[in-house]
Amino acid sequence: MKEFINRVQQDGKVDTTYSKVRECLRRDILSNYFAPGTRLKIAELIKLYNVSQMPIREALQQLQGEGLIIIEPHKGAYVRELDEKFVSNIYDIRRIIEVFLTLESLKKVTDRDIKKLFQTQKNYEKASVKRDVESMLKCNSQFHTTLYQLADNDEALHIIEKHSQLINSLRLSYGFEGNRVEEVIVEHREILEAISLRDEKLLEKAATSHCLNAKANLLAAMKN
Amino acid sequence: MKEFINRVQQDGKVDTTYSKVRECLRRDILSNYFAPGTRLKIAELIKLYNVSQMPIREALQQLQGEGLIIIEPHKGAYVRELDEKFVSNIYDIRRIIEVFLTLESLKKVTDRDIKKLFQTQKNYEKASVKRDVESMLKCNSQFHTTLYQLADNDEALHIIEKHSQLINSLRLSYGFEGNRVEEVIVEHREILEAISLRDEKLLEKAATSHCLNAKANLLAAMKN
DNA sequence: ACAAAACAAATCATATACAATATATAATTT
DNA sequence: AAATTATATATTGTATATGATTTGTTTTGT
Repeated sequence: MKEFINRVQQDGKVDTTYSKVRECLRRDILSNYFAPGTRLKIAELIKLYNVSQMPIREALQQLQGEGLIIIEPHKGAYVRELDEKFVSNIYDIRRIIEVFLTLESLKKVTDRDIKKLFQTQKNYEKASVKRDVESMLKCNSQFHTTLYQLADNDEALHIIEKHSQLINSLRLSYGFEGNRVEEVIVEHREILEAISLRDEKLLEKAATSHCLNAKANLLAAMKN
Repeated sequence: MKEFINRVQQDGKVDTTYSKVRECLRRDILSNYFAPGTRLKIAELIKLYNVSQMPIREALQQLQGEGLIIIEPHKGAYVRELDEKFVSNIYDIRRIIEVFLTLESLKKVTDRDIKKLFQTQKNYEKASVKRDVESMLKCNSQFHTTLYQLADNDEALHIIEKHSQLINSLRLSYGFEGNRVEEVIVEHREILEAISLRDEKLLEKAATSHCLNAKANLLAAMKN
């Protein structure tokens, strides 16, 4: 299992033990190896990941900050319920923040930015033809991040990104329902068009329904 | 300084050392004892709070989760900048979430809830006459919490409450500008009226301007 | 049957040693 | 002189061992 830990974050910046443990735990929780409700006992995790107490405790604190686990003083940590209510709540928050960020970004977007968005969209469509889910998620993130960074609100971006990790992991587990992949292409094009036209009302509509559709699709996928 | 730690959270549920350290650090940061940008060295904190490494590291992780400090691997933790940009960003997020929660709560609110809101509002007005700032902040929190809990979105509520701690601490430092206290009374009454009338459009307007005014007032207070 | 005491399990905390990393400064090379 | 390379030091990060505290359960006494 130590090998597994060392394989984590190969592409990445961080290298501390607690960050590796955090990534492992996140993966193991979202892959349902640690099902919701499971107690995460420190002694167990020490054996499982072959590390000492401290990095585990720090990783647990970080995951609590992300809302993935709950720590009760003197009782311990357990995996939080990732039920439909939770997903629904998260998507509702995302929607209002994403619509806000999208509209804010419209105030600052340049033609050059729009060009970049079109390019990212092209890459997404290429990946979708190949059904390369991981690449699609990446392009999708890039599309939205490019847009949202223009809004110049790091705190909002941070919330979105924190939730994105969760959502993406759930997507990898549950996949997409119906022909969501094609729908996303259409919806992104609608957003791009509204931005190109600098039409605020149209953009709000497009961004809102994009978020609502994403929510409905994941919830449907979770039901099956 | 150990005495100081033990005095913290006297009224409270938690009792772990790391939670005390967390509260101390939060207080010391928001009181500007640790100014923005200050490096928080573990060795220093060990001496200062007279505790060992582990509770300090856990407290730091928690505060990073709250966004109050930033931890860079192998470099250390430092106090984040609580400048006007940050406050502005936070208030923008709060506004859209609070408006959302307010409108959601309207769907579920009962006459009994409305009665309770009126009572809380009365208490706020009493406290405002006495200029009891701490009590006012408490009533204000209760007013909004009562309302938001109806919206049935724990995750959104969590974000609001996390930010409220920050905002309240800043309020205690900077106080209120002008006759904000009286303005809040009027704005709350407007919100209450819109709820009583179950007028969604009116409520959205009232909630929005309440948030915008709160933001403008704190920013003004920070400038002086 | 029920309260009190004993026990077990887990978290929480301390102390210490050591490893890994960052940073600043000095020495060396080009 | 500039760039690279060594060196020294401070700090973070990790491991290990041990004890304290809390919580939950079981046993015991009446």
